[in-house]
Amino acid sequence: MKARRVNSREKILAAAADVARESGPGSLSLDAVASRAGVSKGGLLYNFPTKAKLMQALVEDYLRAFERALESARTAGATGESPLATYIKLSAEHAEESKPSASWIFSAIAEDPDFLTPIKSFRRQVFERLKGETPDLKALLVCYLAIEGLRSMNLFDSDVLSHDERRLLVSSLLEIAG
Amino acid sequence: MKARRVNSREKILAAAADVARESGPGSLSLDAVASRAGVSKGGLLYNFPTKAKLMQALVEDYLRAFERALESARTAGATGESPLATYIKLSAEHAEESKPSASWIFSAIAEDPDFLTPIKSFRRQVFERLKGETPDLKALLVCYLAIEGLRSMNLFDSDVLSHDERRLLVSSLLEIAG
DNA sequence: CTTACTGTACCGTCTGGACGGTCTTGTCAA
DNA sequence: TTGACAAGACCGTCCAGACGGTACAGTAAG
Repeated sequence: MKARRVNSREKILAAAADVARESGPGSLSLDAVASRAGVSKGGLLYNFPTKAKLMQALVEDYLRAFERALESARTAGATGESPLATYIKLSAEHAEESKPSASWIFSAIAEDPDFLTPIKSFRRQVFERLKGETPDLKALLVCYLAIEGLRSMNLFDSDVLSHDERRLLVSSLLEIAG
Repeated sequence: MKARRVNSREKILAAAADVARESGPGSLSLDAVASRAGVSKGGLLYNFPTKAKLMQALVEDYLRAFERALESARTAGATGESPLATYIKLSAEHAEESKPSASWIFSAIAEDPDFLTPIKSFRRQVFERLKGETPDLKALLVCYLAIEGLRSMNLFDSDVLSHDERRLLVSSLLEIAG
């Protein structure tokens, strides 16, 4: 049955993210993922023939999800809103879910630093696009980097900023973005 | 001889950072560090009885170095300069050395996520201090986060921003910081 | 005699991965 | 409707290798 396969795949991916977040990125072993996903190691290896493929799928899913969210936010957003503002809002929302949703990235980098390349190229792409759509380069730089900082804090599960401070930051950025 | 011990210690620490940067954070094994440092594995374990101790030393040295640099920049800086501006300049300089100087952090996190706690607490401390010294909270938030973003890009060896864009960013931040 | 190592041999553990086997499901002729 | 059977989805076991760490004998310097 097809539904079962898809289900397994997603369950495994989610399980991998969970394990990385909860047990630390160094503990992201196939065994751990398999047992967490309620799947045998063999079953895992059936879906992802190699650990690298698992990581790759994690990266690709992550990027695709963000891309889709960005696209839908762009079309659904208020018409007067600048693309930069949309980007800020979306990223802030995403960071608001207090889960460090992507700590598996650390595992991926540890496994093989090359997993960064698709991420980097995606980011560059997004940035270049924003650059073409934003008249004020200075505002773009400040906002983009600040968002990147927010993302980083979320990734490292940092608690430097309070909830209120985060909200103040976002509203300041939106002000700068115009 | 004391000098010998200190030398070994520093050589090992530097070697660890190099290995992490060049071979990827996942390849930071004791064997690799020892051979890179020109030291036997036994000698390494003499200086750092455990891998965790090595990591801890890496973290502590890193934090201490930044703290010292910040302190000296504060006293040496132009008298009219705000502490936030000093922080921005120092961090930007630090990020300008295009080496991702701290990719060993990934190894440390993979080894044990608790290595983040001293870093987080250090950052919070710095931030709190800046908060007490900066009248404009909004400006502080934006600048601090943007610097954090810059740090993150450096850490991930990202090439999204060009050299000129980085400089423009920093000058914009200094403008915001007043 | 102590300090600060070097060098080697070794152990237990864990990991990714290969493999062969097993259960389930869909297909299709009779 | 049924029974044979191929394909797909998954399990459990096993293994080579790498890793962190230990133990210990040796040595060069002071």
